[in-house]
Amino acid sequence: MGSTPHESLGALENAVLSALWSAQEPLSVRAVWARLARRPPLAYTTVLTVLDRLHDKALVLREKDGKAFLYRPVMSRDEWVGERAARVLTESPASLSEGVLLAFLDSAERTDPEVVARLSALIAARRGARRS
Amino acid sequence: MGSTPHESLGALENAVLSALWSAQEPLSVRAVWARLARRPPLAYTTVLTVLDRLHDKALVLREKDGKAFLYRPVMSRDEWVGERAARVLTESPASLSEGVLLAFLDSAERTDPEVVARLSALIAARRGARRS
DNA sequence: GGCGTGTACTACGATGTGTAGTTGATGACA
DNA sequence: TGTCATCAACTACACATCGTAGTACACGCC
Repeated sequence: MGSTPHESLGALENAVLSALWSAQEPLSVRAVWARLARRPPLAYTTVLTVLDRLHDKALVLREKDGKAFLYRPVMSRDEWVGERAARVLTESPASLSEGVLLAFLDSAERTDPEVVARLSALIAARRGARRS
Repeated sequence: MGSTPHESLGALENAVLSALWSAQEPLSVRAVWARLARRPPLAYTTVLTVLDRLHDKALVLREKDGKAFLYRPVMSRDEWVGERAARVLTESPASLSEGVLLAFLDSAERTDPEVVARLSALIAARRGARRS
């Protein structure tokens, strides 16, 4: 797999990506800039640079629309978050170690008690679907 | 919870932490240096600096042993990995979104087909244990 | 054929990290 | 008791990343 998730991004890079995710369509630099609506306002070229860097990192795609580029995230926020989490979990030698998975479940449950139940339900559903 | 995981570390910081995890006992700077065994060898003070920084980040504890300090990781590798993964997963707004969890399962399974089954088993075991 | 809008290129400061030297304390040993 | 080895604190520097932005150049419209 080509794989994209590059660990972690800076705050502004994240904000820009979030703006793209929030929009359901590709956005121009100016549109992203407008959605960020910082006080004091960012320079137009700041947003341009950040989008450029995200493009270099292969985190966004862009297509020409007349004179301007329209930017679109290469993956959904869900994929981005999910893949990064999975990557952290499986990065270490012995990723299947029970200890790692237990620590993961403990920590996740501590943050959000429902998440483990949801995981369990999803796993069950997948198992059912695959058997079909 | 106090919480520790600071996102991600540099390569050398990781190597030093790994050395501490591999040892089952607190290590002196020199002992860590010996276990790293880099070619060409790192300067002693390089290892010292890295351990110092890890100490600043509250990732290792240290105690005086005669003239020297002995360093010990503040958490196990399993906890470190598990907590970081959970943190990534639950960081975003709507962490319980099915989409995120599905993407997580897909990605994890792609990397290691067994991990989902293990997770499922662990969840079941926890559920049983809690009901007791 | 200038003007506005957009992109590419360049830049600079802050921070984190790898790497290591210098300095000063301290304990052991002759 | 004075010297030497060992260790820790502090300082330093290069390099990458990121936030932030300016300048220069292209292109289409009026």
